[in-house]
Amino acid sequence: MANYDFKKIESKWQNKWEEEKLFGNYDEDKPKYYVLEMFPYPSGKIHMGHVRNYSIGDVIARYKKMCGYNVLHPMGWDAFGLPAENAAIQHNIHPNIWTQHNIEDMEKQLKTLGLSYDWDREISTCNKDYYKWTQWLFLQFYKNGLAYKKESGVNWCPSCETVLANEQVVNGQCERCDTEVGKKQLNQWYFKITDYADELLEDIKLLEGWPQKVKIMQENWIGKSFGAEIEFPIENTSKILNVFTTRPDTIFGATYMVLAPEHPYVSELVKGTEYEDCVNAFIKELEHVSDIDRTSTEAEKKGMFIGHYCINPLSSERIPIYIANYVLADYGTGAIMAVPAHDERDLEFAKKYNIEVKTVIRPEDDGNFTVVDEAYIDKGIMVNSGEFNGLKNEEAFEKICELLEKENKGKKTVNYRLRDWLLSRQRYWGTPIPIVYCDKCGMVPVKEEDLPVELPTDIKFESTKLANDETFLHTDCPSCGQTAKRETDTMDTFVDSSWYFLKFADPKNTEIPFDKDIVNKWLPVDQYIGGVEHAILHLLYSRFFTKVLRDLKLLDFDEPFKNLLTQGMVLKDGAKMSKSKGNTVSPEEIIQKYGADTARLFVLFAAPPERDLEWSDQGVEGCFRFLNRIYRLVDEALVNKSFENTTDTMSKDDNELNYMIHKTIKRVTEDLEERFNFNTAVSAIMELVNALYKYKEIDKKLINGLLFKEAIETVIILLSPFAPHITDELWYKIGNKNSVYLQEWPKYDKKAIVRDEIEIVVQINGKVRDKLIVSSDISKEEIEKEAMNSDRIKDLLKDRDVKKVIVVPKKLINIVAK
RNA sequence: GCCGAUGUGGCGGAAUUGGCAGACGCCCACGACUCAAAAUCGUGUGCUAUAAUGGCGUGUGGGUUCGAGUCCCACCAUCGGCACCA
Repeated sequence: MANYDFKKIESKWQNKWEEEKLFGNYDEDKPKYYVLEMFPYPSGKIHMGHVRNYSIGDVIARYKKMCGYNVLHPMGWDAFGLPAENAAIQHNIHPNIWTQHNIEDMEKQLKTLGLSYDWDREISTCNKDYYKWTQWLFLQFYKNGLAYKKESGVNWCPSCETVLANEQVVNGQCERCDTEVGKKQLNQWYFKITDYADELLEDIKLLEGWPQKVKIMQENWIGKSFGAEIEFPIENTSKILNVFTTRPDTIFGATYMVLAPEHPYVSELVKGTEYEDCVNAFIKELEHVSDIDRTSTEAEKKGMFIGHYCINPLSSERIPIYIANYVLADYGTGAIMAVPAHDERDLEFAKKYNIEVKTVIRPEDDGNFTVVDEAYIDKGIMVNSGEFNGLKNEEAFEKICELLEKENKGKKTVNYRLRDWLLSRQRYWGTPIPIVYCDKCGMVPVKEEDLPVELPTDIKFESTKLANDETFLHTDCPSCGQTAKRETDTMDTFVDSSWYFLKFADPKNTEIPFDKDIVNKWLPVDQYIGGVEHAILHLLYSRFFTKVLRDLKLLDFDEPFKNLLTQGMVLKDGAKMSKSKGNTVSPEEIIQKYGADTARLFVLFAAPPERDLEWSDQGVEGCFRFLNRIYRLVDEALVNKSFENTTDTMSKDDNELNYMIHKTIKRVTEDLEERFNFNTAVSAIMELVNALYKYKEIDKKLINGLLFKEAIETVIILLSPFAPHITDELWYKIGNKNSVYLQEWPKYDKKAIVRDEIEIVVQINGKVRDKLIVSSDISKEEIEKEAMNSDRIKDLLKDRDVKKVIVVPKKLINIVAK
């Protein structure tokens, strides 16, 4: 008897697959299927999250291949980013060398998992062959007005010494290092993602294969709201204050106006007035308050009158202008009309500063209603609103907008919560932004034929910033040829990862970023798999890029990812595995101890893919035992020559086994095809193995060799996407010459899963009292007769009246009795 | 505060259309094998009472139904997202 020597088996098959180039073969006659797992940052070590992510992807890729698809399953590296720079500073090693080492290490580790990648397509975002095209894409955005530079208050991480996108600020802290994020006025590069806000929102409808949860998160993030922009002239000036409101119907209740402290009018209006000093002091004070405190609902509302008045365009009332901390500069127009009676925040502020509260909407059933303690934000009837009195507020909404539009004092409009994507970073290890600043010509894009703008290699480790690199900094103007300076900011790494799934379709192309026809053929990605932490950032940016590239005629589809699977976290002791908590389990160790097949099987078996997975050493042992059990089963069958047994008849046990074979094929196929329930697919295979153990023990001489072999082949094929090494080993052992990966996925025999005899449950008042074994084609009447004839049922019904009998064919009979 | 998800044995989880709750795995107990142990194979394993038939049981309370983990109403708990967005 041989032992399950997983070390030998796994390295043997990994080598053989590579020698035979088993993966990355394409058959254009077959329908395409593109499986993609979110590519990793090359930290140097894979963790259990990776194992889970890539095991899921590999099962799908292998399964689809066996089902006859032309499968694209690539892998690459999201290789730019801060950790490389931190390593450079700490260990005096060049970020590029550090990164390349990590890639090599991680690639080795990934390969020990036996994943079916086409490594010929491997890409790395920090290679100049790749970032050249990231730069080229940036230039296309720039030329089409979708990349621009502006000065504004931005999120600044003092620890990373760089700006951050809104999406990268989590609870007021830097997503990367958890440092409190501050504010800074800076001139920065943006992508105009807001131009696509509406389409990004609308097309969420198209994403049928995405989890509802992710779609809702994106919807909320884009945050569309309907309202109006209304113009309030400022008294004694030529200025007009433009405000956005979702409640134009409450315009007669506006008792003060609020500007964001950063609003450009503020300094102009107070200049030289008695208010100037205290307004400036207030603005200074706010600069010291972090964004998180500033925008928290619990923060106390603060503000002040700035000495000017607006004129209400409909009522002509004078309305005092305030500035306040609770109005944001970069949403809407940065200014609001405040209606304390019908907005909680305005009411809180008005009470504090003794501003009038004017009720303009009342509930339908209360004619004498006045707002006192609580803002009234519900529907109702208009009051104190001139010609609009008595209307329902929804009607007034429309009529007021019409009037404003007619008189050129405002218009209906929509607003989005989504802001433009701040993409520049003050770091070295990223894609350089291909722009040059010339004293004469201004801002000039680098010529496409001069790309890539290469990262200098001779950097100083103590401060990895391009601005400090004199040779990089100085260049010639692409327009006039005179000396000029380069843009020294690099791009957010999310730019790199917003198009990598396209490059995988045409990775070797050096003439253009990718061939349009090839990309159109492979994309959209049929199944994308990754962590839910990317629900907003990466997935929204990638959708945005796809839409822009479509409009630039570089590709012909609207959405990059047809189906999305967001896998849960890997936990240990109830918490996410992390170095800082010290609750990690290293995949290398597990593979060393049990092998990759066991590791893969465990992460697939222990929980459904979308849920969090609690690590269990004993659970791993259980999976290892299962693989041993299969190995012994096959080995023993070969030693005993069980497959050579011949019988002419099918015994009852043979029929039962045949039923199990086909039922298992059906269950596993449906679990993989319809629901990605890997855990129940594995348990179905376990049940078949258990049935085989029972079957072979009944009577060794009566084993039906053909059927027994068919059952074992079924186990091997069904298990092969999960545990590819041991299954290939056994597949050869039982006499096959090709990898099981090249086998066709089995189909179940409909006849085999129909049983002659079935069990019918007999209930009295919904409680199970007996079970009947009956022929499967029995009629309703016969079931009832059989049930009533059972001794047990007769006994239980002795002193009772039968009121009603319900028969569910092939399932149960329920007798209602009193 | 708003939006969403989840809640089932000692544990991970299953129950696909309203039809046997607890598949499969772990843990545990017992038996076989063994001088012994491990491994392996087998049996049992929701709670509770019992000689046995039973009673209770899917977060809580109500409802619909012959029948509810599954549908409806109210609530509780945990987790996730958003959070002065006018």
